[in-house]
Amino acid sequence: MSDTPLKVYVVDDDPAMRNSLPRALRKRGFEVEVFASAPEFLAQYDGTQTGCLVIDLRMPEMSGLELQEHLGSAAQFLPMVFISGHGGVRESVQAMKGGAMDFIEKPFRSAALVERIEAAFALLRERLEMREKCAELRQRFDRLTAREAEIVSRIVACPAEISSKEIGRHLGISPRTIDHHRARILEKLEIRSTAELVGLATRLRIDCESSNLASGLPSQE
Amino acid sequence: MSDTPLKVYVVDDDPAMRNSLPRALRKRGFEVEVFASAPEFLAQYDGTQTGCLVIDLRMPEMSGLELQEHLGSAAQFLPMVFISGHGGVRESVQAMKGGAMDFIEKPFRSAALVERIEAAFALLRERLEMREKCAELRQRFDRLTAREAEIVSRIVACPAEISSKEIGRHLGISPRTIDHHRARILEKLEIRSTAELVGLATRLRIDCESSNLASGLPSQE
DNA sequence: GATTGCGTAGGCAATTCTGCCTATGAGCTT
DNA sequence: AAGCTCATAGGCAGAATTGCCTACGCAATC
Repeated sequence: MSDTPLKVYVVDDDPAMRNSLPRALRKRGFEVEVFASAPEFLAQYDGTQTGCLVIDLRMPEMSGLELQEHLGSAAQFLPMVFISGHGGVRESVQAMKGGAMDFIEKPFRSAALVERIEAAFALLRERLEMREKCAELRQRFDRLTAREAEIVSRIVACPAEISSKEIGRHLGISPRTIDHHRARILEKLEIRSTAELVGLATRLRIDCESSNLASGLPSQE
Repeated sequence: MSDTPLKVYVVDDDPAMRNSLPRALRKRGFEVEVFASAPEFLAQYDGTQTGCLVIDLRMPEMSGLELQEHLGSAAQFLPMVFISGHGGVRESVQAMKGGAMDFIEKPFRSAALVERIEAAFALLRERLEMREKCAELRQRFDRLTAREAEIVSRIVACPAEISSKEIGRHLGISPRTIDHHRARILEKLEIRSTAELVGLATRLRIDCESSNLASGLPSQE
């Protein structure tokens, strides 16, 4: 939801950074939470929070890269900006390949960091919108019964043969029953035509296969 | 086409690299072309070649990063593996953000480079397939006349109201004429139902907006 | 000047879709 | 046992789609 304020999570083992960074970021209007280590962050992370992670590369217990790996696809909604004291090219490339937003070296101007965080938030907002859009679609599809979903699958997989007669033959039941299911499907999905159904399902499949939300779809069968 | 062998383009100002790299890569079965500078590569680049660029970061006339920038979206079909002697984190991050496949530091094992090149080819193949798929779809849509495309747009934009009567009213012409156009549209696109049309157009729009091929589509209007 | 392609439009008949009714049996919950 | 959802299936009437025909005017092309 866009009414949840976007937070900056600062994870750094260096007390000086934990002191100065939040100060600068709060002055810029960000809401900030601070953690002294990656495990400390993970301890309070319930998988639903979103926001920008500003994270030190090297830390004793768990490095920034390890945290990134640990978060996996959830990191989509936790864009990371790495901060490195002595990190090398190898680490920075790994971080970027792992989907980091950016990777900046100490020392840095706080304005530069702010820029990166704002870019991260822009991306995050996009992803959250996409996720919500998918969730809404999914919700509607979830109201369908198994049989209805089966018919949707069939229609989407093979939109060239969508007369009730053909579908009925395919499923071995009366075309009249297909008509009945069709009506329920359109009603539940709040649409008005089979064409719209195909459009909706196509978008749902494409959008969701690119996010980590792909599951329980009317399957390709 | 996948029958075009995938080439490795080595761009490096260092004669030693221009000597050793191709040797190693050819031994691994790659087809290799060598260039001593970015401009030299660009001189023979006609915008259609695809392949993996193995490129030095620092070069006198034009740096690897400048080449990357210069290629712009065409770089999609020229995945780049950077090689850096003295490059720092800043450059590597810029390269990665610019869409580079990878960024490795000298010295490196040739096996490591080969791995990266193979990953690049895998990605490239995917992108080429996508491009081709889009091109095929586009070709079919291009056969439509202006009026036909207008009707397609209308149907795709508003699949809830697709009866010929409604479209006719919207365009201010007879529903009968819409029927006629519809028939031509289905025929030209080699499909059999309006539902299939919506699916096709939806996929086309989504697929192509993510590539640089988006243009001349049945527009959103 | 004839041909071709395009947009326009109508007729007619077969098929299909849609909406509104009823109805039965299976399976589950209360 | 009663009530619920779901899948099944039919009737019927109005609306829409589809395929196949003809036709005219306009513009470009040969």
